[in-house]
Amino acid sequence: MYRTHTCGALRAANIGQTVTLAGWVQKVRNLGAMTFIDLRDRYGITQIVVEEHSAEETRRTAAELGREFVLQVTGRVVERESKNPKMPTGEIEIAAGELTILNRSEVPPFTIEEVSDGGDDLRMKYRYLDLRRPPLQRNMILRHRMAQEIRRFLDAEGFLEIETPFLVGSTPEGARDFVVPSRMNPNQFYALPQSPQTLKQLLMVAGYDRYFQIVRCFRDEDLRADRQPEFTQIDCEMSFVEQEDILEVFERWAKHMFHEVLGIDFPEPLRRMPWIEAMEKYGSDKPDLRFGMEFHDLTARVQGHGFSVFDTAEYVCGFAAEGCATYTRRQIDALTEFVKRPQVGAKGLIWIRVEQEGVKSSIDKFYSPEEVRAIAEACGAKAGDMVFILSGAKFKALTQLCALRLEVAQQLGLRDPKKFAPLWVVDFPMFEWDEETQRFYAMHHPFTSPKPEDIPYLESDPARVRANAYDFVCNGTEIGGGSIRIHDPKLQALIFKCLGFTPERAQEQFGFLMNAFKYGAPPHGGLAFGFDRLCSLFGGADSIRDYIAFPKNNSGRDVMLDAPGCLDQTQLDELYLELRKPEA
RNA sequence: GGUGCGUUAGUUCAGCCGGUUAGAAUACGUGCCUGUCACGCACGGGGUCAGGGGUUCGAGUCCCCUACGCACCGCCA
Repeated sequence: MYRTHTCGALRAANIGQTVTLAGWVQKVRNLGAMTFIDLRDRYGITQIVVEEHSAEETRRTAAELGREFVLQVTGRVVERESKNPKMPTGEIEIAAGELTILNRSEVPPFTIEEVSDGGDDLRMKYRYLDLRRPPLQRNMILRHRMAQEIRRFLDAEGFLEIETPFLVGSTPEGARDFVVPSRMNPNQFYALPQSPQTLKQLLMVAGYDRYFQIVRCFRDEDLRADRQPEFTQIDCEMSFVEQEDILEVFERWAKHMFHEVLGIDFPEPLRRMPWIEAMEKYGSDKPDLRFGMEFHDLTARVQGHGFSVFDTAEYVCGFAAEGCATYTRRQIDALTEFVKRPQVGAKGLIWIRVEQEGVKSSIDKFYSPEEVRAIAEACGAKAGDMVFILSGAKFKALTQLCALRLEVAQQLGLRDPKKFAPLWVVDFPMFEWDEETQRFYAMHHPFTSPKPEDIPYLESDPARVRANAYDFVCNGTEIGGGSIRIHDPKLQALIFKCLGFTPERAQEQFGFLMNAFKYGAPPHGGLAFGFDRLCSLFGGADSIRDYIAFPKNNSGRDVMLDAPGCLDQTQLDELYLELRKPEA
């Protein structure tokens, strides 16, 4: 037997027992006559002590130890002479009887401790060593626990976990596909699914009216801290439901997760915010509601006073930053620079400092003090606040103001990772206009049903058609989203037409789905949650990489496996592939 | 596809206005040390300053190119 206990198990109650532990040597402290060894496994750290009167063999082994050696120790649990209240096992130690080196280790390239000295890149290359560190192990354990809770809840609700294939056909709509050449079908390719969207709809046609899957999805797009080329979705679909039924089940699910995993309760129904309200009040379809600073439409109020920037703008909006009247000129300048950065793209920033004695602003030339005060009050400002105002094309100005709101909140420390503000964003627009290609795209996907009352405008005024689509948002992050799908082939054909699909192209790409719908498709809908993002949200981190055992770096590389890599000529020949030099 | 920042010891970093032998901390090695837990003390080894080109009497330092990393924009139905 390699061990009787783990390295996190022993307490004062075990004093006197003879035990065997096995783990990794985190640290050796050799004081001359005595040596302390910190032995670590994923359950904790237990201190081993080798003393002058220990067997010579034992002392010799202790002298040989290095970091990350795999060590087995048999000895008696004894009370520590000087206890360490910082450690759960700090009241005891193991008086080493026998030490066995189970395996040696080279000196690791970074310290494998709570806080490592290694940089991101290096830790990624030696991911198996980084994963030994307690913070990563806690993340993996959190992820496991959450996966179990998801299954437990959905199983109790009657959902069936059904797997769908990873080798599917390519659909050029949406994100770029990862493709896989087929050896048995020369010059043909599979694609890895961006999501099991159409497959789960087929499961609805097949009568599996409550389906879920914790499933890997693949998108060949550029990466971010919260975006990986392969990521995991909690994919769900239900039949014979309306939007309200889906929101009800998954609101209970979300509350279940918060309760079980974090011990946080949300007794009230979650807020439902129409998309247009989210845009107008927060400048985003994923508003961060951990703090206020709502936007206000100032267009009518500020125009007609001879300030051409406002007079020529489609939209003027602002918000009150609480307690920011103390901001110095320098801080305001820095925020002005912030909104003028190309990523934000504003031309300038208008500010109003609101104090008990009066108001001061960058537009004092154009407005009387009373008018300035009225503008500030229209933004909900009180004495001590600072109002920030942007103008321009409506949604551009709102989006830019959103960036500023988040920046100010960041500076004020309002983006507290321990605080959670979940909500549903509903009533998304059906279509999104794309300037580049001069056509409408489905904001969600082409199987999303329009709101019945908006169907008359599908052809006359597509921009005003709203969808039965909804997102689950928390702390400024989209955690999940879904929709009621179209189950009527005629309506589906009409939507394809609105999206500029010819009937032939629709048939070619989604014929399998359209055909299936001819055989009695039930009304259905569903949603999918980003599991990695949910884990990082619950864990209080910005990056999902820390919650994925083996993530890819910014360029989509696995630096540990050194993938992707080249194929040899035999493999290429079997696949009928020829390589071409990349463009210079 | 684009923007910004970065690349110096095993690791994390400093290195000023271009100047003579490139430093610190930590890790590593050796020795000493009976209660450490960021152990302590002493000594020691350790560098293609990412790669290439240029400017200069002289480049870690300035310029250009390339590679790589991170963050972001585009993109992600």
